[in-house]
Amino acid sequence: MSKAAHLQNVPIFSDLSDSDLKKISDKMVSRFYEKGKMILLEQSEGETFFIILSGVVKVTRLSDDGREVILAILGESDFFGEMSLLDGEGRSANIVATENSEVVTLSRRDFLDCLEKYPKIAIALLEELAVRLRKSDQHIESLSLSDSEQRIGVTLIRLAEELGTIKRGNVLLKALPYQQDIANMAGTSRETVSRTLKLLETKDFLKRDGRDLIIYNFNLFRQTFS
Amino acid sequence: MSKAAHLQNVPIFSDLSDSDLKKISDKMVSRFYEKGKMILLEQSEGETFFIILSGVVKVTRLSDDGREVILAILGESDFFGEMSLLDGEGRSANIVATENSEVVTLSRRDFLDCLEKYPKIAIALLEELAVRLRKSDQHIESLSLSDSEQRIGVTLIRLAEELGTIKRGNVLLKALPYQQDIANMAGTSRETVSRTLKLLETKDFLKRDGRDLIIYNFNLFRQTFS
DNA sequence: CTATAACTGTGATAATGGTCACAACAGTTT
DNA sequence: AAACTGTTGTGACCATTATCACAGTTATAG
Repeated sequence: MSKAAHLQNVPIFSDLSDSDLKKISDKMVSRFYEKGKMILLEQSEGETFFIILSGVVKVTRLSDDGREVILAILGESDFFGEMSLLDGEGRSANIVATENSEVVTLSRRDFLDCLEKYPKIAIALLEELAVRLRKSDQHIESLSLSDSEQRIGVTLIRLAEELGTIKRGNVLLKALPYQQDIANMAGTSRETVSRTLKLLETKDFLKRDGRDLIIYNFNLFRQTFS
Repeated sequence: MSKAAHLQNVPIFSDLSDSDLKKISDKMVSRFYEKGKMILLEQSEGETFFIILSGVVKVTRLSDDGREVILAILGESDFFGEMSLLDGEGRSANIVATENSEVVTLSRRDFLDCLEKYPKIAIALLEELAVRLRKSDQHIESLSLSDSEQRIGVTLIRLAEELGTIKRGNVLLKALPYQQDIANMAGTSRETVSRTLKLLETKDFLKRDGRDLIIYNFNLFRQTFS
């Protein structure tokens, strides 16, 4: 599929005409990252805006002693790299490909030009940042108030919404992230994730099958854990 | 002081000419909230943008069982209410005046008009949301990785940056929030805040004097706790 | 196909920090 | 100044969950 065809699905470009979209996509450069490769490094200078065409990446921060916090998981048609471009600070997080990933990039100049030339993009971007702030707020609430079972439940909901496919009220997550990554999203330990997934399975909230996971009755699951 | 004079200090308006600023400020309405009063209620529909002229407010979320998480403390020349206006969702948090507070408001229509009419405001708002996202990310990291002493230290840093005054490398916080509020910011209990403040005082990081608090050598303090 | 690495399951242990209970203290009201 | 209300200090207890240790299992590579 062409770059421009993919870009139609990206929320911040959805208001544009095909010809405008074409103009922008001509300025973009494609890149490919293998699973496990670092795409952006914390502290480095930010000069590029990224859009994911396919694959999955994680947004992380690392503590001095090497422990990792996963702030978000991003997939197809999500974007990243905008924060440094907007406020001029260094990168605030690392981006790592957790699956083989295709992205397209836009330079700082082209990105900022877009914002000026197409006010709709700026407005759409404001909307998207507002959505992300809401998600962050929920994340903070969850970390502050909930026990580990709840937090892992909320984490599964986040993963389901980002990566899952719905089928008759159930959600299928293919290639669930490793338990260590789930733990780093939920602010708990890998062992606790192992025990809790088992517990949720015995409570019939979900079923595991190799690397895949099915959440039964996702609406109920949501109500229960958030 | 006039409304327009205050607005010069608000980051998102700082690029405007005096005459444009005047036009906007003419559309604003002043309001006053007493200490303890609720300004915005979670879930309600969001139709107003607020700018703080004086006072202090807290941004909170409440769990079902009534426990409170404080997401941020906002003071003079900060603003709030923009998220619902941008993404059309309901209010995502409560706003409560923790000191007597004067605000000015802008209606949904006037706010969105501003964004279209003055692209610089939209860009400046993008910058500010990027800054807030960074802060949220740090908050999430802190909650995920740190013990209660660290989290309380980070919370004091946030308070100092928002509300404190610097004097020869020390920071003075007048009218420190109640321990319960600090606990709700730090994701810990009121008792732990009490014990930890005492501990930090014996370690000579800070000194308390009634409702006031001095953090010695703020740069060192920052390094130690974040 | 075997070896090796990476991931997951599970018990035992210990510690951080939440909760409860209540005393001390401060600030207000009558 | 006494009574009341809101805030802070502190001890005791114990639950949640991190950590350690290691076995079992699955993926990857040679």
